[in-house]
Amino acid sequence: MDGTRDRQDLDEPIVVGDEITPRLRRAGLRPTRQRVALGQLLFGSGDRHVTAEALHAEALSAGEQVSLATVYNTLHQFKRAGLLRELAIDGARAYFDTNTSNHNHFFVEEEGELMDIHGHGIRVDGLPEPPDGMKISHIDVVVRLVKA
Amino acid sequence: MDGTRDRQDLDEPIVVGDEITPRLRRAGLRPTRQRVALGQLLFGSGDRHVTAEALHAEALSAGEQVSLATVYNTLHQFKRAGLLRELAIDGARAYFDTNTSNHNHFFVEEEGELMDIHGHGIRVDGLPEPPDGMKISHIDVVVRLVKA
DNA sequence: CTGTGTGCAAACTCTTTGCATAAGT
DNA sequence: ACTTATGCAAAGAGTTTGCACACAG
Repeated sequence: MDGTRDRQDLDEPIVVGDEITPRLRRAGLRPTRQRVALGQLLFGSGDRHVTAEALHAEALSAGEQVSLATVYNTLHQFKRAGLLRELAIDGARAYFDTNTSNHNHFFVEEEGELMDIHGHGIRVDGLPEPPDGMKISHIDVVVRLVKA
Repeated sequence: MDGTRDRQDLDEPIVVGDEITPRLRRAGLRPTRQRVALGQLLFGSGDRHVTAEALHAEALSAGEQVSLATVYNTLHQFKRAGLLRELAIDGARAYFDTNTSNHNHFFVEEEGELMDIHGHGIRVDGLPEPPDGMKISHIDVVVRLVKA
């Protein structure tokens, strides 16, 4: 058993604290108190979307002392390590998604609320060729919602 | 009839001024010198994508004296009037698109360069129902490109 | 004239950075 | 011990705002 299996598609039961530490190590990140705490908040309960500010507030109210700068640093480190994906949804702030697999989003403009669209139903057809010397990195689909 | 030959490729200074003015009036905006100038840059030559900074620089180097604050104000007024659409592509800055119809975009991450995908080929299928009390406002598809 | 638009600079928000201190291995 | 991470506060980008002056109608 290697533990380095596909992270996405196992319906792994909610992670316990001690699962974060090896995960960080595998990613080449020292499991500091702050990183473990943020990791638990992020990966301890299913897919999540966070802003730096929101995660910071959450950490504080969970009794973890972390600075906002460290939250930003950590989010970027996690992103670099492939544990998070950053979403450009709303010019105003950066969203990070713990679901790094290909999927799309609902976004409620008024509330700034972001939801995954699960369900594999979405298909984008009829894409033209990318311009010369370019290739498609990925395709973001954001379904913007308003109150009915 | 030979009028089919030229459109906006003449090198004469197009006198769009007079086309912009009524357009602004119809939108309930006073045709001030600055608004007409920016309107000409934006609508005088086909579909465009601009950032506030870029448009400001362009106006200056076209000899039009406009402040950056006015460029921002004007872009938002134009947007409110339905003449522009704002795109959330890249957290860092706001892009405005003179093409307000439904269409999608290529975005080259490294350069921050944005291109329309014309061609009506793109189709998005398999969308799930929006959550309760919500309806779809619109769908943004951004095809992100990297150097091959 | 009258009211709206403009320009400037200062304010604001989100994010990043430099540097001394603290913590991991 | 040696190295890397953290925290703070200050700096940075992009964008917005308040207020006096300028201009369109």
